[in-house]
Amino acid sequence: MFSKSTEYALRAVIYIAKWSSESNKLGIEPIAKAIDSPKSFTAKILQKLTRNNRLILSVTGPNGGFYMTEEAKETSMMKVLMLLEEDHIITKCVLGLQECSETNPCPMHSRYKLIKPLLKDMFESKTIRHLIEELDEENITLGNVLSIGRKQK
Amino acid sequence: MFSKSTEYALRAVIYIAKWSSESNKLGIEPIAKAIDSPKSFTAKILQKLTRNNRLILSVTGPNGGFYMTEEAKETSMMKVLMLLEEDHIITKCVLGLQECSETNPCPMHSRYKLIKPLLKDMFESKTIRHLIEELDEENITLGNVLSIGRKQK
DNA sequence: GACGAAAAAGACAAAAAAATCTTAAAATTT
DNA sequence: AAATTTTAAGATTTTTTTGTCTTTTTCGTC
Ligand code: FES
Ligand code: FES
Repeated sequence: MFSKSTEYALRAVIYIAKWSSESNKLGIEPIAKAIDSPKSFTAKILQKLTRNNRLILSVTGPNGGFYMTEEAKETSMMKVLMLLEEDHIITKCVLGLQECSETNPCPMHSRYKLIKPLLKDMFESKTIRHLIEELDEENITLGNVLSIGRKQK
Repeated sequence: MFSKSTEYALRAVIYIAKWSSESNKLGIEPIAKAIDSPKSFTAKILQKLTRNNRLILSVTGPNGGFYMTEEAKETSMMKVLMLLEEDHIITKCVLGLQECSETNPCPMHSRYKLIKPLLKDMFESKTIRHLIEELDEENITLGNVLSIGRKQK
């Protein structure tokens, strides 16, 4: 559904939202370990997200790291996807036509148009806050169980 | 949603289903032109699909080309996706965890699990036959309107 | 059997995505 | 101000995906 970068970004954002605050910043090392992603690559991705300071904030130096404000934690997943410029599930055509629309639909369109709004709604209605609440539930996770104890890159 | 290869494959399959028969085979040239895809690349993709002779058939030589039997046109889109080994929308996790399941769900799972069956149903219930019938409707297309008259690669 | 038309096969190239490594900058502590 | 810790930036590499080109094989026709 999404590219690796986006998957890492989403997991990282949720993790940061869950465990950080203005007074408790998280380093890239623990983040990457927790969400089971390549460290430097994840750093790159987070850097991009800190650029406009809309979602994730960061400070350098000792006790520095990444964090989010309580306000930012209310952001919808749809907004996060837009920041990542990965909202194609909502915009693109199943068969890869240049645009998915009523004007020039593909043969799958009549069926897909019924599902697309549901997908969109899923990402619009879920905020980061909702997801970190899910993380309190039993079993729910951001890393791969299988990878526990695996060597970190 | 899908890779370029898969998009080309799906469009090509639908096109072949629509315009070919045992007595009327289609060359790669007209196929690629109609679905607006790179010719040689599409040839590669179709070759893979003819390997097991399950969906598309081909013959070399004069009056040769690609075609489908009437029987094959009853194949569901889900089966086509499986032949292409691209059924990840149905199997993979939104956040990229190694598996999407109740055992070890991600925080999006509780919501996504409601939509996944709908997506699956969409591909399972639509057969190629259904899609070629759609193509009879006004406006419905497999190529890009914008690309009409564009130079072919 | 030679010729031509088609797909099949395979080598190669380009572009994009994913990942790593190195150096710089920033901030804190001493 | 030096040392340390952390992210930022950038260069580079690797892998995957996409695309092209050339040669081979197959088959029908003359
Ligand atoms: S046009 Fe193809 S899904 Fe809408
Ligand atoms: S586990 Fe992530 S969507 Fe099911």
